[in-house]
Amino acid sequence: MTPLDAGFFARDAVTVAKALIGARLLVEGVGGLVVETEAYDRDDPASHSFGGPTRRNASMFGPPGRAYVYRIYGAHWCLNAVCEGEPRGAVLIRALEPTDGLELMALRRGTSDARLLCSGPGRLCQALAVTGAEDGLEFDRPPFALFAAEDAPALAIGPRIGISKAADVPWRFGAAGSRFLSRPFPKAAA
DNA sequence: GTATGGATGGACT
DNA sequence: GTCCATCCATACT
Repeated sequence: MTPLDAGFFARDAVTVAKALIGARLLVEGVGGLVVETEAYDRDDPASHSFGGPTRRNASMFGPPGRAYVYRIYGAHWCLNAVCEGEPRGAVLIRALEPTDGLELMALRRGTSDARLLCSGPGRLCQALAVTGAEDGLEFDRPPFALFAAEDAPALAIGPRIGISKAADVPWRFGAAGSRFLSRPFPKAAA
């Protein structure tokens, strides 16, 4: 497996979001294959960096290749990878196909249904025990481990989920036909 | 199978 | 006071 370093993220968010599909992401040895991402690019009204630096989004104004973790709806964490751009872009990791540490994930999630372990940004953070403590950490150093896709899956493309601004931009990417997506894509694989 | 609504709490205006 | 890059349980068709 080929580790991904900061150079991998020194590109625009859309490019990185596509390239991450099929990559293996582990946190403390627990994780799986990335099957769903969303890009939040520079000058994107839906991006947290759009309004300038604040306490929450400080990691989005640092170097690419680091995690940006924030809390949403008071109860869930969301994991992003900071990319290039001015202001910075980011890629939201939305779903994994669990491959490593299934038992620990099941324990943390309270279910043994593999399809419910990491199929959603909040779910995968719970399964991998990602919290605000991981905000700002580099993806190529522990507790993170990230490896390039060995076989690049066919990409499914669609609009992003759960946002109100720029909701029409097709910047959601997924592994076509995966059973571990947070939601199906509008159309078949491309 | 889909639809809907509540929980939840920090960040921001 | 308002806004969320969500999840889950419940109530339907």
